[in-house]
Amino acid sequence: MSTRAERREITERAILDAARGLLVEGGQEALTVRGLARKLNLVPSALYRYVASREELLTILFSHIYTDMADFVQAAHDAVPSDDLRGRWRAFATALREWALEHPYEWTLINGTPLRDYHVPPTETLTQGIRLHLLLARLGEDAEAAGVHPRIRPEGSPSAMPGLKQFLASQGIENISEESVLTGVAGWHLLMGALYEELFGLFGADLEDKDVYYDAMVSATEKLIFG
Amino acid sequence: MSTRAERREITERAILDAARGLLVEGGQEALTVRGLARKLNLVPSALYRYVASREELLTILFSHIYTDMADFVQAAHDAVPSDDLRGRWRAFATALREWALEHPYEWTLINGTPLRDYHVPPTETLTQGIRLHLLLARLGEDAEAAGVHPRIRPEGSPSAMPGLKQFLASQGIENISEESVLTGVAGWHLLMGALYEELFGLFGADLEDKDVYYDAMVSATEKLIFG
DNA sequence: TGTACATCAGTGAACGCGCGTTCACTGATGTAC
DNA sequence: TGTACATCAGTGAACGCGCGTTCACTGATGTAC
Repeated sequence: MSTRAERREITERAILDAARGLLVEGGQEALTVRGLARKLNLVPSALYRYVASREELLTILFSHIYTDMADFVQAAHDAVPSDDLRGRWRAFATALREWALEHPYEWTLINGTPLRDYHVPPTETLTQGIRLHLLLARLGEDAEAAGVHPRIRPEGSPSAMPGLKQFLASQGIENISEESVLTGVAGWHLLMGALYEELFGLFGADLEDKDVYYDAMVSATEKLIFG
Repeated sequence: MSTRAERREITERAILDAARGLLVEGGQEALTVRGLARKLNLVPSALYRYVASREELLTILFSHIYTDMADFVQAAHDAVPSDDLRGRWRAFATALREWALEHPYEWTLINGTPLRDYHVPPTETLTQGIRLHLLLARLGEDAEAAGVHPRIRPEGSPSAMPGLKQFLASQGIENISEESVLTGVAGWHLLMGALYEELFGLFGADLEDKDVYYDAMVSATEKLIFG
């Protein structure tokens, strides 16, 4: 590997790190081409040697952040023996919050208000963004196999949501009932709702012991899922 | 009432309407002083006769939006006979989504990523923002009085969260257990999580029949709360 | 191995844009006597 | 009721700012023969 290629890789790395630095220090509004250049002691136009536009920069950043989050949560989940279903769920839920609190701006970029005139492209970014959902779906498969029976069902007929089943099948997840999917999703929404409150909410700031509070929310999801 | 005062009131109203129009058409980034002036066929500086700064403008807007949302949801809730506890909850949950879908940008302004360098002041805005929480707390009181017993409890001792109880008491809500509060809040988070997904999320766009989906989520909250 | 040429990273100036806010002003509406 | 003055809504120009992106350029690094 020649010097030139090495240096290019180093710079690319540095750009990414600097971008995350901007995000951590100033939130998503700080994510500007010029700010990034300032941070790197470069002239703004220099960045266009590495990135075609601000949009492309954001795409790269999104992809990395999704990957980081999914890696972290998945590692916590995978550390639990696979027959301990409640433990897997609890590890998942706990890690989700841990990551969010350690990376509030990254979390916000991914989960908050979509950026105007920017849409996450449905490529690798999406495959990363979806990893945790698939993890949950697999947990759901295991739960059903172990005899956990979900109690949430859609109003209409069986298979009121064919698109959902089809999508899961396309991802290799076939042994799960619609009811289990909905139950898992309900748990996911409960956790996410709690995190939105903690990070954005009116109450997030004061009032209560947040660890105990979240713990109660995790218990709620357990009741919901495992009865 | 003299002509001058009348016209001032009309203009104030027009400013608010125009601001909401900007929001609806272009999202929160469109909420600029100059854009507002353009919409009103005024020169930007003219607005400073009515509003001290962009910040004040936002505060007024927040207050109105919170009020609108709370009015709408509360009306739906209050239309149900007060002894029909499940019906009250269901009406609340349904109206919450209805309002969100009819006013996605308003909903986003209130519930999405907090605006940089703007914090909602803890005045009337907060009293409006909190109305729905208090409504739920009262529903919780009624539920307990009717013998619905919540099954979620915080890990530690009784009253692991004294600040919460104290706050509710300051709002005139005293006959509710911590467990009931947490149960209600869990339901709230589940609904909000589902709405965040629908409005911001990766899946929001396609995949499924969203009405059926949300209905299943409401059922989940009912299971959680009423057993 | 040495030379001629091509590639590439980074510079510096400039573009057009929209933003929030200020200021001195004009002309119409309201008020006091 | 008529006049003199004060209040007020809206104007128009200007301020300083930061943004994303382009372009012609320099000088160092790499490549072909």
